[in-house]
Amino acid sequence: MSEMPKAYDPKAVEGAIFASWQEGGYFSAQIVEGVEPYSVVIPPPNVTGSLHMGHALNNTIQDVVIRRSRMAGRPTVWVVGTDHAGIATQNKVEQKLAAEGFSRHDVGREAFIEACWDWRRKYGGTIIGQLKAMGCSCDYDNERFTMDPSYAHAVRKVFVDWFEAGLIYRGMRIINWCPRCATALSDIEVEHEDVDSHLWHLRYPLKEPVDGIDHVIVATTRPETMLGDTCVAVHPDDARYSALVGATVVLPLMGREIPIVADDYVDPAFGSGAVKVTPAHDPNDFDIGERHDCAKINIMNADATISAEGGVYAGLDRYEARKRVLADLEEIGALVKTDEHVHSVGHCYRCHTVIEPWLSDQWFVDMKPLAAPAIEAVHDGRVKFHPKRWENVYFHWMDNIRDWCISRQLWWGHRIPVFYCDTCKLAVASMDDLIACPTCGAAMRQDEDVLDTWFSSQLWPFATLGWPEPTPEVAYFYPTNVLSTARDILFLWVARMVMSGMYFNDGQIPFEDVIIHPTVFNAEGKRMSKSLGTGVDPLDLMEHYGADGMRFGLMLQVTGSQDIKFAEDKLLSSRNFANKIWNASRFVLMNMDGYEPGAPEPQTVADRWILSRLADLSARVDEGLDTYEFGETARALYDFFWNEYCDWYIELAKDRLNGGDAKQRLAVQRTLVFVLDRALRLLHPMMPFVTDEIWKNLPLDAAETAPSLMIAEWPDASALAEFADPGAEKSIAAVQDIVVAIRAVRARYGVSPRVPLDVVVKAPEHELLLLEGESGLVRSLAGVGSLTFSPTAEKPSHSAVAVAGNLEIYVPLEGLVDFDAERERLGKEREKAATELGRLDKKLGNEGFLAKAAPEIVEKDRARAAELTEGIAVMDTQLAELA
RNA sequence: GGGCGAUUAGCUCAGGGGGAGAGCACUUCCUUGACACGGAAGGGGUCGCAGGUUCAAAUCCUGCAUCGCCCACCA
Repeated sequence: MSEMPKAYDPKAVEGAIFASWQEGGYFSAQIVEGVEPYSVVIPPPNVTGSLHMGHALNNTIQDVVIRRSRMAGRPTVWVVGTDHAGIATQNKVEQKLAAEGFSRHDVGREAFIEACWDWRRKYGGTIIGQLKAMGCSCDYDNERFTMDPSYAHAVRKVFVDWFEAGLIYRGMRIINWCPRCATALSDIEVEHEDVDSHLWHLRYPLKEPVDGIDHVIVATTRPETMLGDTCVAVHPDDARYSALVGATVVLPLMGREIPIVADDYVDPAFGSGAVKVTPAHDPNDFDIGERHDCAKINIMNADATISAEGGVYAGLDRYEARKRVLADLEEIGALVKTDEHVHSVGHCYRCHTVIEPWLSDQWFVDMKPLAAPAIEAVHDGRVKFHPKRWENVYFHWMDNIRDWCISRQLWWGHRIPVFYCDTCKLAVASMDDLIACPTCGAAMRQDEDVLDTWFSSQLWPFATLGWPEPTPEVAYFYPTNVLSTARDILFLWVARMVMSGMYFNDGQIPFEDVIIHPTVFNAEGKRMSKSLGTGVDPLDLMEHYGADGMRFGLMLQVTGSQDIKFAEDKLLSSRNFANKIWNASRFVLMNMDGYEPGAPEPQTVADRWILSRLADLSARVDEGLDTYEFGETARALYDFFWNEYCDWYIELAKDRLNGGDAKQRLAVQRTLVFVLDRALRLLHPMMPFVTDEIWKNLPLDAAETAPSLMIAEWPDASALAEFADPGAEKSIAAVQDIVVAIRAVRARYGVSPRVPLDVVVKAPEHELLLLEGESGLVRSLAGVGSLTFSPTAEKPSHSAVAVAGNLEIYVPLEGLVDFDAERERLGKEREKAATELGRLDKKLGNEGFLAKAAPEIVEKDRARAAELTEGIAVMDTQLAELA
């Protein structure tokens, strides 16, 4: 193993390592009865998708919890697969057809669906391949797709069950219509944006004047809809209009006679206090129309052109119609005022076309009965959100939940399993395709529409495990443990999984912990966008920093409350960290001559110190991963490995490795190997490639080893806790203080590390024993020739001086010392200490503090004050000598 | 209209009642047999503003300002 290259090259090892995991079959989970399983379902990426930063972050999080659980010995499965993504995929395939000069209607439904399957066969594997490049340890042998036959069976079963339970119904409602996608959308598939527009005030004449009033002014943001107005509404208590209620208005341009009605919905303070009502084109107007039995005239076609109901405007696009209507109203003097007005306009979440509220016959799910138990499950803590505050967002939505429009006028998707008999008007949902009407025997036809993609996605945690068949996988792995996702699909997906999961699994929740991870923005804090070119491609990042570098760099940026303004420098640090791990390991492996595997037998304070620090790390990693604090955990790993293991322990170990004492050499080798081994295990979930590549070369005891680090045992923090050693930590802290102080003297006077220094340390009697025991460490780390400890040491002439706590450190430097500079520096240091001491003295002289503060705080402050007092005395002595 | 989050070193961010931290950037020195993707030593912050609670506030509370996000039938 002396052949390790000087630098870690991710590209040279990642492919082979991944292949070894695959060959080992480590990705699949075995059911072990009596052992608690662990399962996660991946949020299925769209088949049309490719990996973006959100995926990179989310899938790293999932891989971390999955790998850790697998190492901890739990039968662990990470279910992977893709979503057929109805609208998104259909759009892609339509674009492809359009490039060839066809529409989907030209090729027909069957051929179009086949083209979608072709697309899926061709591109569906892209993102799966990218997950592999990241090192994600999914169960690739059992990849799922939301259009698999077994999955389709589950979708159909859900529809039929809910239909038969009366939870799915058909209704003529105002829905959100995307004229470009030519389909209905649910309310949460609409993205609202404020746009600068106008509020147009229109004069509607009365058929006959009432009390001398011959018109009413209405205000609207969508004047073209006036073509479909069927009444005008005013507030019942609005004195301005009370005489007009019941009167008749003649609709301008159309000549239709419509009534003035009184309705509570109207806000008298807004606009003119009179509302034009277009029941077929606005959900509020729809309700008003229902209450007053007004006609619902649909003036718009599916492509957002004006329909035949729109008279002379028929055939015009909606925006062209708006211009023409306004022009014509102006011409007849009916446009009385135009105000600037900002209002919110809905856009399609797939193509960003402006949504048209449109009267249409669609399928809906009655959500209230499904929501109740799902709300309860979060209230009683069966489902927990991380961070917890997302519960409130969930509750707010669930408490105000509205029925879900699930039918889509698309071809790519799960076709609605409802069959109609045109003869006897039977409409029935069925698990089997119905050819003949069970009532009258006439031919039946199936509903043309497909289901909302999210209707099938909501079944992901159990349909992927084989539901509705009573499979061993459902019994064993459901409920899953963790669901990690971006916040933007909290309603679209997460809430619905809780509802359907509980409904179809005897009230059992689909997952216990929901991680809402931060959103990744670009460095400017803007949403990453492929079309705007403001995104960063994870594949490029892996190219530059390696998969481990990208993963760890992302983990460093995860915090509980903040979104991520993507900081690429963290990936650079992480790549460097991988290299650091590589080289530290290289050093250990190059120093294995004479090594015999075995448990660590700490011989020195340094050994006890690093083992104690390892125990602390292990506990903190467990704690951090248990609470999904990935950033903190990554930092703990980084600091331990780099600062403690590399910068100090390896340096402390070198003398004993190179000395002639075989016993000492073996002891230090064992500690080096043991700590490296445990650290690699703890690092593995975040940096799977570099850790496994190194680990397979560690000379471990047979009982400790495994075919791959991926399936090696997770460190047991409670066992490691036996190494906790506060005494050793204190000793090494003292060593570090002295070493740093001496190095600072070197740096100050430009003394090369190769020039040995003679150092005298004046220390209190009671600390001499401890310090002398570690003098070897100080000598080698600070490049000291002779090191003398004494309680009564005199400062040698021509010495630089340093203070570490209550220790005076003299470094004789003939001819080098700038006494003026020394005096100035010491003076500053003294001033700093005096300021702090002043603050402490004030505190310690405060009766309230002494009476009310926790005793250990008072004690700590007293100790600190004593330390500072000693230190200041030391500095005063030195300053006197320098004078 | 309602709600949530943020404001700490030049930049990106941790921390969360009792000694201001990291990474990157910056300064100086060091190519010593793990690593220059490195080592050593440094400089740099009245923790957004104003009140309050407390023996003690960067940390808790209130208000304000700025930025960002979500929800809402905002003619």
